[in-house]
Amino acid sequence: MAADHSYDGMNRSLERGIAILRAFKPGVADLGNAEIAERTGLAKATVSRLTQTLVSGGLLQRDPRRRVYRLAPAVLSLAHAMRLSSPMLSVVAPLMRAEASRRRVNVGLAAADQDMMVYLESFRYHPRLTHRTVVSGQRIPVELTSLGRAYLWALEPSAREREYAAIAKRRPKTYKRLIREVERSFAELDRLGYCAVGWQPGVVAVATTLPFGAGEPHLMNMSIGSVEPLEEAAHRLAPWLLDLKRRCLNRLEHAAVSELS
Amino acid sequence: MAADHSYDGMNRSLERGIAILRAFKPGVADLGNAEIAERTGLAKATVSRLTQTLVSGGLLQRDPRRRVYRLAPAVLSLAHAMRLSSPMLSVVAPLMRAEASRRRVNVGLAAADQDMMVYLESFRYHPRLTHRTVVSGQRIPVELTSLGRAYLWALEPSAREREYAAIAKRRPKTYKRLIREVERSFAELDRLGYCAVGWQPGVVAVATTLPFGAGEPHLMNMSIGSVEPLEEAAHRLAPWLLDLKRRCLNRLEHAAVSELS
DNA sequence: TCTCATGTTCCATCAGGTGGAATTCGGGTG
DNA sequence: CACCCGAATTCCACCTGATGGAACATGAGA
Repeated sequence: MAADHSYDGMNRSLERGIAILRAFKPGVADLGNAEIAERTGLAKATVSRLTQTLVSGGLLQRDPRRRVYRLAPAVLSLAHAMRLSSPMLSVVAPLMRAEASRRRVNVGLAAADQDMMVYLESFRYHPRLTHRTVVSGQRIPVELTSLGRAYLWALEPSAREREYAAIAKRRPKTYKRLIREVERSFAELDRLGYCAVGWQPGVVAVATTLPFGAGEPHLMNMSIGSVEPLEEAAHRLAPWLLDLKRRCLNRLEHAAVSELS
Repeated sequence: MAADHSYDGMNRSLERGIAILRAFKPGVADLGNAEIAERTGLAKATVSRLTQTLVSGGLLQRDPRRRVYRLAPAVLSLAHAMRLSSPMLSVVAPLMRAEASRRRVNVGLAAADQDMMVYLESFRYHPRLTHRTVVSGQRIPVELTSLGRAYLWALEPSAREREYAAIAKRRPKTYKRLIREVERSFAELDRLGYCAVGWQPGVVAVATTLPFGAGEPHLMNMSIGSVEPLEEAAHRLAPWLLDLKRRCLNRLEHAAVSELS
């Protein structure tokens, strides 16, 4: 999908293999070769060979009875390796958890993947159980959420333009209105260092950036189920979020320094 | 790595791309092109091109300053999609969690990936915090653990031989003794439906199979930190495990039936 | 048994992947 | 600031091996 670059330095087979993996998402769990071919626009024969390779590489497994493929345990291993490897996660997660429990709110950390935001970690506050991390890996739209807007805000202009183009393509109808809202969030971020959005009824979220290192920007949010007006809830959450952000950046600084041993 | 099949129906570039992804594991978080080339045995130029493709596909991200790649958020999304898609997980996990809390033990669900076992889910009992799921995706050796032995036991002879060969290659020294131990576990599984292993000091684990559907076998275990002798602890855990297994299979049966609507 | 839908294998074609060598890039050093 | 060194990228000629249409297998359902 997307603009086909005449020819960059990209490896075609691998690109296609990745496209096949990405065809699996929550809701589309099991896919046969035919459906994969349809969704990716690849030739049947090609899909057949690539899925074989993905199976032998352990990223897909097939259910021969139902003639479908699904994602294999190896993707869990990769995710596990990633979480352990991320200094961001290992340093910040404990602070997030403590804050979620102390303030009785949800606290999330996210980064961008293509034109979606992905939760790297999310501690949900739940009055009964202690908060558990369930939604790591969950994808949410960039243009509708506080996390996504903070992300767009953090981007340099050229990259931001690319994102806008993706949004325009995805939502031609509401595009103009969305951008206007997005830029109102930018103003908030400029002025106050956070933005507040209530994209799901009864849920208020505030988000900010967690700028560290050279890579992709990370975003942090805090959210709460609430009946009070957005403004009010946001004003309550924002100081907590900004304080948490400050402490996280401190810790990251320390961790980076002590790593130079 | 491993035996290079002269030429099966495998796509070489994709195979190599997967090999690169697999080079990232807990402990080896950041890899430069050079190190990837070394670890995978690929040519520098090839690695350079494939990593570019993986980055553009969102599976890797690069830290330009440190000149290294690491796994990208998209792998979390894939893992997330996988967990949601697995009927096994969604049906069985609640039962596992309840059991972990009720019996005050660790309860795990695993499947095989290549020659390792991968935890699909694991509820650790912890007296303080409620049990959380942390280790999903963690890899443990097949030959030393109760889960792994139950897996080997569930395999058909030809596949089991392949696993034996892999073990022999990995541990030429202790191979013979290991196989003897493994087959003692088989005897337990034949007689009692479970096997008990204490592969880490002070930890006793019992495991059994969770045969459902046509795909790869799933394994379930229960473990506990304990100072009592293995036999004794195992006798305490086994009835709980087998009862849990029975209830899980029931639920799976129901779920499968009601899916035919 | 026939039929239809889906997956796999074949094969001629040639796009495009490959790896050694040359080049560029960056960061550390005197 | 010029220099150097290791790493990454780009170039390029070679030719492997990926590709997709068509033929062939494989099951499931009628």
